[in-house]
Amino acid sequence: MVSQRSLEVLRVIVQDYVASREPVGSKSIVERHAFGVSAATIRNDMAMLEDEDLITAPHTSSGRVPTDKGYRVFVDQLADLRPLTTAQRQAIETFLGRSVDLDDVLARTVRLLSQLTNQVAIVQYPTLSKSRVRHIELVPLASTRLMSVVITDGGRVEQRIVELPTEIDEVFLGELRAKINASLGGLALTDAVTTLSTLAQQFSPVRENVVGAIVAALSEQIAANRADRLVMAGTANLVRTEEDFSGSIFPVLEAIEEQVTLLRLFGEMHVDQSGIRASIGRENADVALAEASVLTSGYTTSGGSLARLGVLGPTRMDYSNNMAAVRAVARYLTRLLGEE
Amino acid sequence: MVSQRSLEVLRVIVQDYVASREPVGSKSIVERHAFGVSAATIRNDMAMLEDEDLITAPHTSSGRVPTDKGYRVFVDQLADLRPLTTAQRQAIETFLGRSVDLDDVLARTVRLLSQLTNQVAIVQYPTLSKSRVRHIELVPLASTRLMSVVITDGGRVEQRIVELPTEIDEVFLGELRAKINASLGGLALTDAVTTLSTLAQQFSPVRENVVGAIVAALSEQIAANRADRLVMAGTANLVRTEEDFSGSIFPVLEAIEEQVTLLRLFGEMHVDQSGIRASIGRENADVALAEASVLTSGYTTSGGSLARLGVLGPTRMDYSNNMAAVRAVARYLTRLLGEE
DNA sequence: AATTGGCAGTCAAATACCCGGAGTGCCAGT
DNA sequence: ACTGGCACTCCGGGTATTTGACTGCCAATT
Repeated sequence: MVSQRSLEVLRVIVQDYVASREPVGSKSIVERHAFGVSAATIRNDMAMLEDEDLITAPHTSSGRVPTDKGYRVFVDQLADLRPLTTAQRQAIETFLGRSVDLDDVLARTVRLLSQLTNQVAIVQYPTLSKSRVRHIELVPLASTRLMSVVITDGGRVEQRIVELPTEIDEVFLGELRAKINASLGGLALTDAVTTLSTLAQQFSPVRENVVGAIVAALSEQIAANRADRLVMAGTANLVRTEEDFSGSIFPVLEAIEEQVTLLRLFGEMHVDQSGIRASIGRENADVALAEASVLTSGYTTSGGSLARLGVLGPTRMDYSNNMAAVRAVARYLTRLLGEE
Repeated sequence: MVSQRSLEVLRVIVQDYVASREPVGSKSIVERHAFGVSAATIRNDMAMLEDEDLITAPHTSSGRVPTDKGYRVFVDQLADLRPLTTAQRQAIETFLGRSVDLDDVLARTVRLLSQLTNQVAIVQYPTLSKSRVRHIELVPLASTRLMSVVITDGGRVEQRIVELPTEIDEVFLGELRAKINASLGGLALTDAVTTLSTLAQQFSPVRENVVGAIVAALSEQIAANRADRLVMAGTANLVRTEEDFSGSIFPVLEAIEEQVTLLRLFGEMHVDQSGIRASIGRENADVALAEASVLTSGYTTSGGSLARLGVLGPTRMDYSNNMAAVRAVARYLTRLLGEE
């Protein structure tokens, strides 16, 4: 049973605590906000909020601090995604506007996001699964070694070095390249792999070994989507907010560098209607992130592939601002990578 | 005027201080090391070392700590690059052995180096300047947009999206591609740029615009060496060694993320005969790194291109071990990327 | 039933203080 | 050149004390 005013109290507790890092007491609330009631009344409300486990007192007789659950209610019901300032919008434009290849775009994006939020920013590479083969190139490096390059929609380039069992001559390589491109060009990546597997048999047994090696490499290369790659920036911000973590931030940083943790987190987060998701404190599967929150949103590329981006910081963060920033950057990125 | 024994004393001061993080006193020296003289004698030596500004006392009557200059003497004259343990060697083998493309190799390398040293590790992408053009590919994306891919020795792939002023047809594109490859293949990158500039004029005026755009993009692409790209890992280690920095490590991390600082540092460091260089404390141009040391070595690729790699940590670091690790990894990387 | 003022109780953080120990510098003696 | 001895210094840790900011509760009020 939480009254309407109690929720209002929760809101100001979250806001004030985020702003000051100090437990907020009943007196300071009535001073700073026009509630029109006395401190004792606020205290009663606070007692209710504490019963609901939305706030807690670090020690007897001190102000209150939001719990994970309190932040959750704030994010779900109370936070207004305050729109970015025009200065911030402009920063996005000028920062991302002039970039060329995908690596560049993502590198800039992650820096931008970390600057907008003052948190650690993370951007996941788009999956390839839904895009199509644009071109395949085979470049001889030595008599028994070549480099295969797969170029796909959306400007992704995947390269690999292939060791061959026997020597190969330029002429045959040219044939092979032509044939592969003819049969794979425009195919979706998943289809391309199946088509490839039938291709090896169309050549004379003498060639079979060498073609087999190349085909195997290409299949692997096409199948291996780089969705498991992350770029991040702004780890210095984590140090800045060190006091918001009870222990050392070492395990936190470690978990971040161990990208596996984040990838799983991203995988588990489904985008909801507002397009943005939060995982708060203990909600995170990894204990190292028990005092951290992760805000993510999805973005899409022209190839139709979906990936995520977001920020990570202490649970005591400015959710309103950060959620707005994540959403804005995700939208801008979708527009940038989607236009074709 | 520093006696031989004084230097020995300096050595053990560095070693003990690095091991314990506590200022080391004359008494503990004679206890832990068999100098065959009394504590008072050691004190005399320490007074000399202090005169030479090789050690300093944090406050009156406390043990001594090496100065930057002291570390410098240690690194230059006293450190024995203790060879890696077989376990460490094996780690290098298994970690780097099975990697495919350049991105992968460098990503693994930097992780490995950070694990071997427990410091922040940094690897610079090889410059392209000395390598040669292997192949150039032009792939149409839309009627007025194409992707150009430059493949060079050593397996580097550089991609870019080119906007064309007018439409271009496949046939002509094929011609152009053939012509470009014929004239550039095998050329050193620097020569390739000059050759390219003459190429545009060989086409009919009608084509000039579109060819000009492509040539301009390619030139830019060839000239832009990616030496300005760094990968790094192990920033969590910096947090672990936080106590070794008097202030916050925030500016340190910031300087690291601001890759410009490191790139300049790398650029200024010339490899000496032993193949490894150290920049200690205040020797670093950037004040943010005044309490940090950077150890670097160069590595080369088959294309003959040179780049650097190294570690960064507090001045109070295990130089012997870290220098050995940097050297070993650099050598292994040279072998891995150099074999052809 | 909701609100208020008042009051006693509680705890953290800040301050002051003291003391032990490690280490130095110096000097006179070997 | 080295050593033992001695006076001196200062840091760090421990304890005690004070201060201040809260809360929780209750009786009174609207």
